[in-house]
Amino acid sequence: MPDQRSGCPINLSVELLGDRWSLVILRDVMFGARRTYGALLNQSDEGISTNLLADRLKKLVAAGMLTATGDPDHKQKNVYSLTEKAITLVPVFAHLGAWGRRWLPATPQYSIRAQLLEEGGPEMWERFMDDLRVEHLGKTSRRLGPTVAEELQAAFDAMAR
Amino acid sequence: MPDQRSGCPINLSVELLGDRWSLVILRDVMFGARRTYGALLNQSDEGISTNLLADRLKKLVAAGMLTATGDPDHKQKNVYSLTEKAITLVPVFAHLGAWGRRWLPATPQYSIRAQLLEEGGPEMWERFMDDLRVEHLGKTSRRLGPTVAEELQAAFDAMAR
DNA sequence: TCCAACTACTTGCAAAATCGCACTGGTTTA
DNA sequence: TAAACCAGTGCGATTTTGCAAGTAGTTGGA
Repeated sequence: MPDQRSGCPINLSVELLGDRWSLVILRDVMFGARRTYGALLNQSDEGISTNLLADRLKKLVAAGMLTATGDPDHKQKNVYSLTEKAITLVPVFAHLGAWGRRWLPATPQYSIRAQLLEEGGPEMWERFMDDLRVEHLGKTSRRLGPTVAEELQAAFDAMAR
Repeated sequence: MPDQRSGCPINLSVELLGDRWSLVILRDVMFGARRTYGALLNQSDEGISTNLLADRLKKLVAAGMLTATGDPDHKQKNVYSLTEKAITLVPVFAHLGAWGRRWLPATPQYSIRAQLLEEGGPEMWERFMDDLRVEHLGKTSRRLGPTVAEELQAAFDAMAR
Protein backbone atom coordinates (compact mmCIF):
# COMPACT_ATOMS: atom_id res chain seq x y z
CA MET A 1 0.00 0.00 0.00
CA PRO A 2 2.34 2.75 -1.24
CA ASP A 3 -0.07 5.65 -1.72
CA GLN A 4 -3.82 5.66 -1.65
CA ARG A 5 -6.04 5.98 -4.64
CA SER A 6 -8.17 8.77 -3.22
CA GLY A 7 -9.06 10.40 0.07
CA CYS A 8 -12.64 9.16 -0.01
CA PRO A 9 -13.58 7.38 3.22
CA ILE A 10 -15.34 4.59 1.34
CA ASN A 11 -12.35 4.09 -0.89
CA LEU A 12 -9.92 4.09 2.03
CA SER A 13 -12.06 1.54 3.84
CA VAL A 14 -12.12 -0.62 0.73
CA GLU A 15 -8.38 -0.34 0.33
CA LEU A 16 -7.90 -1.55 3.89
CA LEU A 17 -10.63 -4.17 4.18
CA GLY A 18 -11.64 -4.91 0.61
CA ASP A 19 -10.26 -8.38 0.13
CA ARG A 20 -11.55 -11.88 0.64
CA TRP A 21 -10.27 -12.44 4.16
CA SER A 22 -9.76 -9.35 6.34
CA LEU A 23 -13.39 -8.92 7.38
CA VAL A 24 -13.85 -12.66 7.82
CA ILE A 25 -10.93 -12.79 10.24
CA LEU A 26 -12.19 -9.78 12.17
CA ARG A 27 -15.63 -11.41 12.30
CA ASP A 28 -14.11 -14.54 13.87
CA VAL A 29 -12.21 -12.53 16.46
CA MET A 30 -15.22 -10.37 17.21
CA PHE A 31 -18.12 -12.83 17.13
CA GLY A 32 -16.38 -16.19 17.31
CA ALA A 33 -14.05 -15.46 20.22
CA ARG A 34 -11.06 -16.82 18.32
CA ARG A 35 -7.98 -15.09 19.66
CA THR A 36 -5.00 -17.11 18.42
CA TYR A 37 -3.52 -18.11 15.10
CA GLY A 38 -4.39 -21.75 15.73
CA ALA A 39 -7.98 -21.07 16.69
CA LEU A 40 -8.48 -18.82 13.69
CA LEU A 41 -6.94 -21.44 11.42
CA ASN A 42 -8.56 -24.61 12.68
CA GLN A 43 -11.98 -23.23 13.47
CA SER A 44 -12.19 -21.28 10.24
CA ASP A 45 -15.49 -22.11 8.59
CA GLU A 46 -14.25 -20.84 5.28
CA GLY A 47 -10.92 -22.67 5.39
CA ILE A 48 -8.28 -19.98 5.24
CA SER A 49 -4.80 -21.19 4.43
CA THR A 50 -1.82 -20.68 6.69
CA ASN A 51 0.07 -18.15 4.62
CA LEU A 52 -2.95 -15.94 4.05
CA LEU A 53 -3.87 -16.00 7.73
CA ALA A 54 -0.32 -15.09 8.71
CA ASP A 55 -0.23 -12.31 6.14
CA ARG A 56 -3.61 -10.83 7.12
CA LEU A 57 -2.85 -10.93 10.83
CA LYS A 58 0.35 -9.03 10.10
CA LYS A 59 -1.50 -6.46 8.01
CA LEU A 60 -4.33 -6.04 10.50
CA VAL A 61 -1.85 -5.49 13.32
CA ALA A 62 0.07 -3.00 11.18
CA ALA A 63 -3.19 -1.20 10.38
CA GLY A 64 -4.05 -0.89 14.06
CA MET A 65 -7.05 -3.19 13.89
CA LEU A 66 -5.53 -5.88 16.11
CA THR A 67 -2.85 -6.03 18.75
CA ALA A 68 -0.78 -9.13 19.47
CA THR A 69 0.33 -9.99 22.99
CA GLY A 70 2.17 -13.09 24.16
CA ASP A 71 0.32 -15.74 26.08
CA PRO A 72 2.01 -16.09 29.51
CA ASP A 73 1.08 -19.78 29.60
CA HIS A 74 2.55 -20.60 26.26
CA LYS A 75 5.54 -18.72 24.99
CA GLN A 76 4.80 -19.30 21.32
CA LYS A 77 1.18 -18.35 21.42
CA ASN A 78 0.11 -14.88 20.47
CA VAL A 79 -3.24 -13.66 21.67
CA TYR A 80 -4.87 -11.17 19.33
CA SER A 81 -7.08 -8.40 20.66
CA LEU A 82 -9.37 -6.02 18.87
CA THR A 83 -8.49 -2.35 19.02
CA GLU A 84 -11.04 0.41 19.49
CA LYS A 85 -10.69 1.04 15.76
CA ALA A 86 -11.85 -2.50 15.04
CA ILE A 87 -14.56 -2.48 17.70
CA THR A 88 -16.20 0.52 16.08
CA LEU A 89 -16.79 -1.64 13.02
CA VAL A 90 -19.63 -3.38 14.89
CA PRO A 91 -22.38 -1.30 13.25
CA VAL A 92 -20.87 -2.04 9.84
CA PHE A 93 -20.90 -5.76 10.59
CA ALA A 94 -24.45 -5.52 11.89
CA HIS A 95 -25.73 -3.83 8.74
CA LEU A 96 -23.68 -5.97 6.39
CA GLY A 97 -24.87 -9.11 8.15
CA ALA A 98 -28.47 -7.96 7.94
CA TRP A 99 -28.03 -7.16 4.27
CA GLY A 100 -26.41 -10.52 3.52
CA ARG A 101 -29.11 -12.32 5.44
CA ARG A 102 -31.79 -10.60 3.42
CA TRP A 103 -30.30 -10.86 -0.05
CA LEU A 104 -27.83 -13.72 -0.13
CA PRO A 105 -28.30 -17.47 0.40
CA ALA A 106 -27.29 -17.45 4.04
CA THR A 107 -28.05 -20.59 6.02
CA PRO A 108 -30.26 -20.37 9.14
CA GLN A 109 -27.51 -21.49 11.48
CA TYR A 110 -25.12 -18.84 10.31
CA SER A 111 -27.83 -16.21 10.17
CA ILE A 112 -28.94 -16.40 13.75
CA ARG A 113 -26.27 -14.02 15.06
CA ALA A 114 -26.94 -11.50 12.33
CA GLN A 115 -30.64 -11.74 13.08
CA LEU A 116 -30.21 -11.17 16.82
CA LEU A 117 -27.90 -8.25 16.17
CA GLU A 118 -30.35 -6.76 13.69
CA GLU A 119 -33.30 -7.14 16.05
CA GLY A 120 -31.30 -5.76 18.96
CA GLY A 121 -30.63 -2.55 17.05
CA PRO A 122 -28.12 0.17 17.89
CA GLU A 123 -28.61 -0.20 21.65
CA MET A 124 -27.52 -3.82 21.48
CA TRP A 125 -24.57 -2.88 19.28
CA GLU A 126 -23.46 -0.41 21.93
CA ARG A 127 -23.72 -3.06 24.63
CA PHE A 128 -21.79 -5.46 22.43
CA MET A 129 -19.08 -2.89 21.83
CA ASP A 130 -18.82 -2.29 25.57
CA ASP A 131 -18.46 -6.03 26.11
CA LEU A 132 -15.71 -6.15 23.51
CA ARG A 133 -13.92 -3.28 25.24
CA VAL A 134 -13.97 -5.28 28.45
CA GLU A 135 -12.73 -8.43 26.76
CA HIS A 136 -10.17 -6.93 24.41
CA LEU A 137 -9.12 -3.60 25.88
CA GLY A 138 -9.25 -4.57 29.55
CA LYS A 139 -11.86 -2.03 30.47
CA THR A 140 -13.74 -2.84 33.63
CA SER A 141 -17.33 -3.82 33.26
CA ARG A 142 -20.21 -1.93 34.79
CA ARG A 143 -22.89 -4.34 33.74
CA LEU A 144 -24.03 -7.65 35.10
CA GLY A 145 -25.39 -10.77 33.50
CA PRO A 146 -24.35 -12.50 30.29
CA THR A 147 -22.48 -10.54 27.68
CA VAL A 148 -23.89 -9.95 24.24
CA ALA A 149 -21.11 -12.10 22.87
CA GLU A 150 -22.23 -14.94 25.11
CA GLU A 151 -25.84 -14.50 24.01
CA LEU A 152 -24.86 -14.55 20.35
CA GLN A 153 -22.62 -17.55 20.81
CA ALA A 154 -25.29 -19.43 22.78
CA ALA A 155 -27.82 -18.81 20.03
CA PHE A 156 -25.34 -19.95 17.40
CA ASP A 157 -24.47 -23.09 19.34
CA ALA A 158 -28.13 -23.86 19.91
CA MET A 159 -28.66 -23.78 16.14
CA ALA A 160 -25.64 -26.00 15.59
CA ARG A 161 -27.05 -28.80 17.68
CA MET B 1 -17.79 -18.13 -7.92
CA PRO B 2 -18.56 -21.84 -8.20
CA ASP B 3 -19.65 -22.67 -4.65
CA GLN B 4 -19.56 -20.51 -1.60
CA ARG B 5 -17.16 -20.92 1.26
CA SER B 6 -19.84 -20.82 3.96
CA GLY B 7 -23.42 -19.75 4.49
CA CYS B 8 -22.48 -16.93 6.83
CA PRO B 9 -24.06 -13.63 5.74
CA ILE B 10 -20.85 -11.72 6.38
CA ASN B 11 -18.86 -14.21 4.35
CA LEU B 12 -21.36 -14.18 1.49
CA SER B 13 -21.27 -10.39 1.44
CA VAL B 14 -17.49 -10.46 1.37
CA GLU B 15 -17.48 -12.99 -1.44
CA LEU B 16 -19.73 -10.72 -3.49
CA LEU B 17 -18.36 -7.29 -2.63
CA GLY B 18 -14.97 -7.97 -1.10
CA ASP B 19 -12.64 -6.73 -3.77
CA ARG B 20 -11.00 -3.44 -4.58
CA TRP B 21 -13.60 -2.09 -6.98
CA SER B 22 -17.17 -3.34 -6.55
CA LEU B 23 -18.10 -1.03 -3.68
CA VAL B 24 -16.29 1.90 -5.26
CA ILE B 25 -18.31 1.50 -8.45
CA LEU B 26 -21.57 1.20 -6.53
CA ARG B 27 -20.61 4.30 -4.56
CA ASP B 28 -20.15 6.26 -7.80
CA VAL B 29 -23.51 5.12 -9.15
CA MET B 30 -25.23 5.80 -5.84
CA PHE B 31 -23.62 9.04 -4.67
CA GLY B 32 -21.89 10.33 -7.77
CA ALA B 33 -24.81 9.95 -10.19
CA ARG B 34 -22.62 8.19 -12.74
CA ARG B 35 -24.84 5.96 -14.80
CA THR B 36 -22.79 4.99 -17.86
CA TYR B 37 -19.55 3.17 -18.57
CA GLY B 38 -17.95 6.36 -19.81
CA ALA B 39 -18.98 8.44 -16.82
CA LEU B 40 -17.78 5.76 -14.41
CA LEU B 41 -14.50 5.49 -16.27
CA ASN B 42 -13.63 9.13 -16.88
CA GLN B 43 -14.92 10.57 -13.64
CA SER B 44 -13.40 7.80 -11.56
CA ASP B 45 -11.41 9.42 -8.76
CA GLU B 46 -9.50 6.21 -8.18
CA GLY B 47 -8.67 5.57 -11.84
CA ILE B 48 -10.21 2.22 -12.66
CA SER B 49 -9.03 0.64 -15.88
CA THR B 50 -11.32 -0.24 -18.73
CA ASN B 51 -11.17 -4.00 -18.45
CA LEU B 52 -11.84 -4.03 -14.72
CA LEU B 53 -14.75 -1.65 -15.07
CA ALA B 54 -16.26 -3.78 -17.81
CA ASP B 55 -15.75 -6.93 -15.76
CA ARG B 56 -17.24 -5.50 -12.57
CA LEU B 57 -20.24 -4.03 -14.34
CA LYS B 58 -20.89 -7.46 -15.81
CA LYS B 59 -20.58 -9.13 -12.41
CA LEU B 60 -22.72 -6.57 -10.63
CA VAL B 61 -25.45 -6.96 -13.24
CA ALA B 62 -25.21 -10.75 -12.93
CA ALA B 63 -25.45 -10.45 -9.15
CA GLY B 64 -28.59 -8.36 -9.39
CA MET B 65 -27.00 -5.21 -8.02
CA LEU B 66 -27.33 -3.22 -11.24
CA THR B 67 -29.50 -3.36 -14.31
CA ALA B 68 -28.41 -2.15 -17.73
CA THR B 69 -30.82 -0.49 -20.13
CA GLY B 70 -30.09 1.05 -23.50
CA ASP B 71 -30.09 4.81 -23.85
CA PRO B 72 -32.81 5.69 -26.42
CA ASP B 73 -30.82 8.75 -27.53
CA HIS B 74 -27.62 6.87 -28.10
CA LYS B 75 -27.71 3.29 -29.29
CA GLN B 76 -24.34 2.39 -27.85
CA LYS B 77 -24.82 3.82 -24.43
CA ASN B 78 -25.94 1.62 -21.59
CA VAL B 79 -27.50 3.30 -18.57
CA TYR B 80 -26.93 1.45 -15.35
CA SER B 81 -29.53 1.54 -12.59
CA LEU B 82 -29.33 0.41 -8.99
CA THR B 83 -31.60 -2.43 -7.96
CA GLU B 84 -33.47 -2.54 -4.66
CA LYS B 85 -30.79 -4.98 -3.52
CA ALA B 86 -28.12 -2.35 -4.10
CA ILE B 87 -30.19 0.49 -2.68
CA THR B 88 -30.51 -1.32 0.64
CA LEU B 89 -26.74 -1.07 0.98
CA VAL B 90 -27.16 2.62 1.87
CA PRO B 91 -26.87 2.03 5.64
CA VAL B 92 -23.74 -0.04 5.08
CA PHE B 93 -22.23 2.78 3.04
CA ALA B 94 -23.26 5.30 5.67
CA HIS B 95 -21.61 3.39 8.50
CA LEU B 96 -18.55 2.46 6.48
CA GLY B 97 -18.13 6.07 5.38
CA ALA B 98 -18.45 7.27 8.96
CA TRP B 99 -15.91 4.69 10.09
CA GLY B 100 -13.46 5.59 7.35
CA ARG B 101 -13.87 9.26 8.10
CA ARG B 102 -13.09 8.69 11.73
CA TRP B 103 -10.18 6.30 11.43
CA LEU B 104 -8.57 6.72 8.03
CA PRO B 105 -6.84 9.70 6.42
CA ALA B 106 -9.87 10.90 4.50
CA THR B 107 -9.64 14.36 2.99
CA PRO B 108 -12.22 17.01 3.97
CA GLN B 109 -13.60 17.34 0.49
CA TYR B 110 -14.27 13.65 0.17
CA SER B 111 -15.55 13.41 3.73
CA ILE B 112 -18.33 15.92 3.47
CA ARG B 113 -20.87 13.51 2.04
CA ALA B 114 -20.07 10.87 4.66
CA GLN B 115 -20.39 13.52 7.33
CA LEU B 116 -23.79 14.74 6.15
CA LEU B 117 -25.03 11.19 5.87
CA GLU B 118 -23.76 10.40 9.36
CA GLU B 119 -25.34 13.49 10.87
CA GLY B 120 -28.58 12.86 9.03
CA GLY B 121 -28.90 9.46 10.62
CA PRO B 122 -31.27 6.64 9.67
CA GLU B 123 -34.11 9.01 8.75
CA MET B 124 -31.92 10.67 6.15
CA TRP B 125 -30.79 7.29 4.85
CA GLU B 126 -34.42 6.32 4.34
CA ARG B 127 -35.10 9.52 2.45
CA PHE B 128 -32.02 8.91 0.36
CA MET B 129 -33.14 5.38 -0.44
CA ASP B 130 -36.54 6.69 -1.47
CA ASP B 131 -34.86 9.19 -3.75
CA LEU B 132 -32.78 6.42 -5.28
CA ARG B 133 -35.92 4.35 -5.87
CA VAL B 134 -37.39 7.28 -7.77
CA GLU B 135 -34.24 7.80 -9.81
CA HIS B 136 -33.31 4.19 -10.47
CA LEU B 137 -36.47 2.12 -10.15
CA GLY B 138 -38.91 4.62 -11.63
CA LYS B 139 -40.99 4.93 -8.51
CA THR B 140 -43.04 8.10 -8.34
CA SER B 141 -42.00 10.63 -5.80
CA ARG B 142 -44.23 11.80 -2.99
CA ARG B 143 -41.85 14.40 -1.64
CA LEU B 144 -41.00 17.90 -2.76
CA GLY B 145 -37.84 19.91 -2.67
CA PRO B 146 -34.27 18.88 -3.39
CA THR B 147 -33.35 15.22 -3.18
CA VAL B 148 -30.81 13.96 -0.67
CA ALA B 149 -28.55 13.09 -3.59
CA GLU B 150 -28.71 16.72 -4.72
CA GLU B 151 -27.93 17.95 -1.22
CA LEU B 152 -24.94 15.64 -0.93
CA GLN B 153 -23.70 16.56 -4.36
CA ALA B 154 -24.10 20.27 -3.70
CA ALA B 155 -22.11 19.99 -0.48
CA PHE B 156 -19.42 18.01 -2.28
CA ASP B 157 -19.22 20.54 -5.11
CA ALA B 158 -19.09 23.42 -2.65
CA MET B 159 -16.02 21.83 -1.05
CA ALA B 160 -14.43 21.31 -4.43
CA ARG B 161 -14.50 25.00 -5.26
C1' DT C 1 15.49 -37.55 29.14
C1' DC C 2 13.67 -38.32 25.00
C1' DC C 3 10.32 -37.99 21.60
C1' DA C 4 5.91 -37.07 19.63
C1' DA C 5 2.65 -33.67 19.20
C1' DC C 6 1.63 -28.87 19.07
C1' DT C 7 2.48 -23.97 18.02
C1' DA C 8 3.15 -20.31 14.73
C1' DC C 9 4.64 -19.51 11.08
C1' DT C 10 7.68 -19.61 6.08
C1' DT C 11 8.61 -21.28 1.51
C1' DG C 12 7.60 -22.96 -3.14
C1' DC C 13 4.75 -23.28 -6.84
C1' DA C 14 0.73 -23.01 -9.91
C1' DA C 15 -3.48 -20.71 -10.94
C1' DA C 16 -6.18 -16.76 -10.90
C1' DA C 17 -6.90 -11.85 -10.54
C1' DT C 18 -5.36 -7.22 -11.41
C1' DC C 19 -2.98 -3.87 -13.83
C1' DG C 20 -1.92 -0.39 -17.58
C1' DC C 21 -2.17 0.23 -22.21
C1' DA C 22 -3.07 -0.36 -27.00
C1' DC C 23 -6.51 -1.46 -29.98
C1' DT C 24 -11.27 -2.63 -32.21
C1' DG C 25 -15.61 -1.83 -34.19
C1' DG C 26 -19.82 0.55 -34.19
C1' DT C 27 -22.18 5.49 -33.55
C1' DT C 28 -22.69 10.13 -33.48
C1' DT C 29 -21.28 14.85 -34.54
C1' DA C 30 -19.22 18.55 -37.18
C1' DT D 1 -16.58 12.02 -44.82
C1' DA D 2 -13.63 12.69 -41.11
C1' DA D 3 -13.06 13.23 -36.26
C1' DA D 4 -14.56 12.24 -31.97
C1' DC D 5 -17.05 9.32 -28.89
C1' DC D 6 -18.74 4.92 -27.00
C1' DA D 7 -18.25 0.41 -24.82
C1' DG D 8 -15.65 -2.58 -24.59
C1' DT D 9 -11.51 -6.65 -25.88
C1' DG D 10 -6.63 -8.46 -26.08
C1' DC D 11 -2.15 -8.65 -24.30
C1' DG D 12 1.79 -9.12 -21.44
C1' DA D 13 3.57 -7.97 -16.80
C1' DT D 14 2.79 -7.98 -12.02
C1' DT D 15 0.32 -9.19 -7.88
C1' DT D 16 -2.65 -12.03 -5.16
C1' DT D 17 -4.53 -16.34 -3.98
C1' DG D 18 -4.65 -21.15 -2.78
C1' DC D 19 -2.63 -25.39 -1.60
C1' DA D 20 0.93 -28.28 0.17
C1' DA D 21 5.05 -29.07 2.38
C1' DG D 22 8.60 -27.75 5.48
C1' DT D 23 10.78 -25.26 9.63
C1' DA D 24 11.90 -24.02 14.23
C1' DG D 25 10.83 -23.49 18.91
C1' DT D 26 7.54 -25.39 22.96
C1' DT D 27 5.12 -28.47 25.62
C1' DG D 28 3.58 -32.78 27.71
C1' DG D 29 3.90 -37.57 28.66
C1' DA D 30 6.67 -42.24 29.29
